[in-house]
Amino acid sequence: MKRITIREVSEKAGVSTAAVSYVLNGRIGKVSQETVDKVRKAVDELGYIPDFSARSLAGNRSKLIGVVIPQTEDRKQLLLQNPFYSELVCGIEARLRQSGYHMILSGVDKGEGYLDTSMQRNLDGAIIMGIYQESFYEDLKKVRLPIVLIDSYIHDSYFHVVGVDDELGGYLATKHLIDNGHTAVALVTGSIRKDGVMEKRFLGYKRALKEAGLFYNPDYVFEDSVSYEYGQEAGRVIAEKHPDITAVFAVSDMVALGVISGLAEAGRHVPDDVSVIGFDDISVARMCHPPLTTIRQDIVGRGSMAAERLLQAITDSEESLPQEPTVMPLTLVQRDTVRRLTPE
Amino acid sequence: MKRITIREVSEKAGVSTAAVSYVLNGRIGKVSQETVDKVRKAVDELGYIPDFSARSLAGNRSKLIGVVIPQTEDRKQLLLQNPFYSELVCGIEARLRQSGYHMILSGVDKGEGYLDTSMQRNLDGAIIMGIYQESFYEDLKKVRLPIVLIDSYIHDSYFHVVGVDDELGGYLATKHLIDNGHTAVALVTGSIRKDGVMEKRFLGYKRALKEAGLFYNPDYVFEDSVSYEYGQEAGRVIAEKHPDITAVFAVSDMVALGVISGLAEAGRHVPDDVSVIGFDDISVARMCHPPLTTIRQDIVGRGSMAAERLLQAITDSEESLPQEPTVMPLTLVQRDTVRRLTPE
DNA sequence: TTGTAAGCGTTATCAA
DNA sequence: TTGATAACGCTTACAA
Repeated sequence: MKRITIREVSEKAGVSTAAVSYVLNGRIGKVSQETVDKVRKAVDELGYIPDFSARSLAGNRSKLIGVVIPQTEDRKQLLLQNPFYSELVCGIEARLRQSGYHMILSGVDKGEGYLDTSMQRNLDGAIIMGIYQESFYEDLKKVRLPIVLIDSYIHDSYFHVVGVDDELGGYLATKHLIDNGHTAVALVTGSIRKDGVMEKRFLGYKRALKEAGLFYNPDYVFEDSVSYEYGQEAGRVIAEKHPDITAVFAVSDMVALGVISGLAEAGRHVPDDVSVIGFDDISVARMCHPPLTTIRQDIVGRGSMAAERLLQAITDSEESLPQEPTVMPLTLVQRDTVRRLTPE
Repeated sequence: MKRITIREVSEKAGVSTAAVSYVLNGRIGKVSQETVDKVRKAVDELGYIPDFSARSLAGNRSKLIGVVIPQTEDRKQLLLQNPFYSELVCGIEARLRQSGYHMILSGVDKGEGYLDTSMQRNLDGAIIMGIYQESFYEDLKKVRLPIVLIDSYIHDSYFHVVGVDDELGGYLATKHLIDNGHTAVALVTGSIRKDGVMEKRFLGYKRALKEAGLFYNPDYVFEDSVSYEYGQEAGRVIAEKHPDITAVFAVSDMVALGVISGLAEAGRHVPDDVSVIGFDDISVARMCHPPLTTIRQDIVGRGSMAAERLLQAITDSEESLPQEPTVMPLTLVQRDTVRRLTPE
């Protein structure tokens, strides 16, 4: 299909290319209504489609947003299989497209940073999910690109952040278990790193324990990776080595599902033998059996919010520094995996 | 961050911009080894990063691939929540990135085609999932862009196709149920359209029935949408209105999960009361309870294969017509949702 | 083997 | 209000 250029439009309309460009970019006030009409007409008749590469090159915006999601541990694949990320991406894409932006979705290779991609593609902004090493963020700052972080407690006012109150979530989950009469509450979590999401949830877990006057027992925390497989393993261990544990707070729904499976393998059932609560409320949480009690965050909404803030930052001004982090709400969703221990 | 241009590199290296471009594009043979070395050195020292917009504009390739996935019914969101698509995307992205390509992931708005996007972005190719109206494909052809279709039985040699033998899959699934002694086998499916994936599986279902000398009973096919929710509904109906049905072939794992849930709601359990087999083997199939017996396709592999073929088509030649469709293998995965009816 | 220079489609500057 | 025209960074004839 032959490409119609702005020049052809200008000829057809009998005006200059500059005039066409103005009209196309809504620079009204710079051109007469008559010109606008002529151009519009020519654009329609010719079926003109702008070339974003040229726009981008001419120093304008690329209307391209980079979206980075973590990879599987073998670094071979995106972690998109994890519903948490795919739902986030859904929210982001919808919002971006609504404003005429496109999204380049990718992971970032081991060792590589994201600087190359952002420069190569003249990205207008980026949304980063997952946690990376310090240098990754430092690099990113060099590009002076509006950036929204999800999943990160990086303490740097350069970045926009759209998060949830993970500490509160951990607290709510644990408290719900305690409120149902459980006193031996395990935590199954990914590796707890300083200022990480896991640490916050862990802190919430401890706060709930403390508030209830319960003893914090390190033997009850199972820490490895946030994956279905590890959940399974932890479930088995709990079933076999810790018959005293009656409830588990799993740090994500995927982990919770694993725990339930591991428990079942060892012949212990949820919620009859042990109660389980998850975190996230991914869509399978209500599809599985039994439906999972969990701490719900509106993941899709969080995605659109991230896009929203990014778009805002892009249009607002080139140099407006981020405000406060946006904190999305969390709610407890009671389904069928928590059993009341002491009926009163 | 300041942009280093090819011109600066050329100055630093003491050669022409053309020479730099040649080296950058591996046009060896056009330049002396000495020049290559000088350029490489300058590139490294300066930290040169190419501008893909400029490349794209200069008539070269954009190294951008469009990936289209279907939307939810309300057309508000990508269907990425469906693990089938997210796994596909994982496979695609990994393969593309390996070759230095990026992927623009998007849905396509109601009424809108994809022609605009492909022209705007100077896409080098596209991978289309889902089914669209005729005009969508016609438009696409106009752009003369290599295109890989997944999920489509469009009969047009312009397009590359990476599929599975859905008829065979339907046959295998149904046969497995029959082999286990079931004679009243229901089919729960999305809407059966001519030359669609659903029709093929339906045909396989009928073939297995016929081969076993079983009567095809239209009352046993539940046709609506391929979603968890519809599966649930069908499951309920089967439990309440069709106590004679002992086995269900669900046209996708998500649907199967729904069926199991609907059945359970009505007090009927899988596999004790009724057997269920799914299709796809999405990752939750082995995580749910009980683990789902299903027809496995290597979804991620199919994604990389699609990318592979596209890349091939892009480099091969500008005008090579697609060969045969690539057909990915299908295998039966026996887990715990099918019970043997007549022990022998 | 190398360098010069003409595009590629837009935007933006600056006269008119 | 308008319209030439110079960037933008790169590729690629064509000349040297």
